[in-house]
Amino acid sequence: MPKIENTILSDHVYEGIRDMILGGELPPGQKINKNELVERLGVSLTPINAAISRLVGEKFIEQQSRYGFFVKAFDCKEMQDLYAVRAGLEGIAIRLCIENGCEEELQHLASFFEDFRLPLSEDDKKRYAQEDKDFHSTIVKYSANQIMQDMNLSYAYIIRSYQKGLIRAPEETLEEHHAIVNAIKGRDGFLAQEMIIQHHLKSKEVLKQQCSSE
Amino acid sequence: MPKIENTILSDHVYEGIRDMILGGELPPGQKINKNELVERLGVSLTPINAAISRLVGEKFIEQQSRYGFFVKAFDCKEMQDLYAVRAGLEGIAIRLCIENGCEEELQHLASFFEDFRLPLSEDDKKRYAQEDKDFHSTIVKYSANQIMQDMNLSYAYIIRSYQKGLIRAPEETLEEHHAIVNAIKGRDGFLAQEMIIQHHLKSKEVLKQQCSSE
DNA sequence: TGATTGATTTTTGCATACAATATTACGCAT
DNA sequence: ATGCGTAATATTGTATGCAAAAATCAATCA
Repeated sequence: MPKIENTILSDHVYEGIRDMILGGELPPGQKINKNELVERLGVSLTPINAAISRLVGEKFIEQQSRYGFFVKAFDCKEMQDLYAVRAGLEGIAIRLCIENGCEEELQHLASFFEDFRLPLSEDDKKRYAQEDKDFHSTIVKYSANQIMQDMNLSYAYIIRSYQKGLIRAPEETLEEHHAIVNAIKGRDGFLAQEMIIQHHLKSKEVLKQQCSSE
Repeated sequence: MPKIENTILSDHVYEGIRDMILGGELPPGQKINKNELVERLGVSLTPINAAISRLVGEKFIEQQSRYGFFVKAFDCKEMQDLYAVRAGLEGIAIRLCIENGCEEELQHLASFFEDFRLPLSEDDKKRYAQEDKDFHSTIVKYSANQIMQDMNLSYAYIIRSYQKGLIRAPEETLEEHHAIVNAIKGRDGFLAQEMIIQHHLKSKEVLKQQCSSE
């Protein structure tokens, strides 16, 4: 049994900083203080710089030359772009999942949002927000598409960072989710794709309204 | 007129290495020799390490701990995944372009593949390969979606690195391209999306055949 | 009091030095 | 000649030192 242990400091630092970003400890727009990280993580600047450069490549961190590194903050336009990307990716993911007939995965997906009926209690709404996240993550996961999954990790964080709650109320989206699930149950890849695309494009529209009204 | 000049060495090194990868000078699978880069670029290891770490984040380079850095080589499965991603992204891009009515852009897109008629001469085939690249890049460009464009830079390289020529012969794809262009001319976003999705999914299928027959 | 200039401090970016690990070369024994 | 073990070498990963740029703060002047 080969003991896979990674003793590379840079990698630990990378995970550490990424978790700080994902966990909200380093909020969007925050300037990265390297010396603080030096003290806190007990390493020199070198592995920290390596980790930060990598996170720049992954678009978690933005570099402003000779000025500093900042946790990437997404504006409303970029959030709209992101929902378009989600529409495209999750749409093709669910379509391929259905067309390629991954039965177990589809049965799991078909079980989402089963026990949600309007009106939702406050507690239900919390569960619903989590179910929403899980549903969309699971679709990407079941696509068995590594490239898509890499992208998902990034934008899952972005969405969380941008808006704590949901873009639209459950009263509006539950019906859409049920429509998607029904298309999955009917093994209709084309329809499921279109439903999920419309679902995300509507959220994109809502964001657009928020942008202009600000 | 503000003179934007970037005197950061790391950035120049980053561009240098990326261009070496994009230009085929550093082919997929190639091990990166840092000392060679030190001599060649006349800088120390520090900016080279920064550039490489960033390229690791961008998935241009793969890191094998304590062993080395290698230009990412994509296998057949990953290429299939990539075509699924392209299907999803370019599909939604053209749909939104049409639905949002960006007239000038659409007129440009409608002019692609105009002067290509079968049979194609050898010279035509070269032009066709270029037109193919331009067409798909232009769609992404006109999406005005920065996130998509960032992704496009990466996968444009990947496709080039994987297979020099086209996945399928012009005899097969020209008709599909004309169908996409016609949908654009008709300002039918839904149809254009579906045409471009099918276009890429067929290429994905061809790649799948190549995988299994190897 | 408020603004501007100058000095101090901080931080970034680069180079270099060193330690740990992996690769290669070489010699020896079978 | 071939396989194995050890030494030499190369490369990675880390730490540190230093110069240049930026930010902060203080003092001066209006």
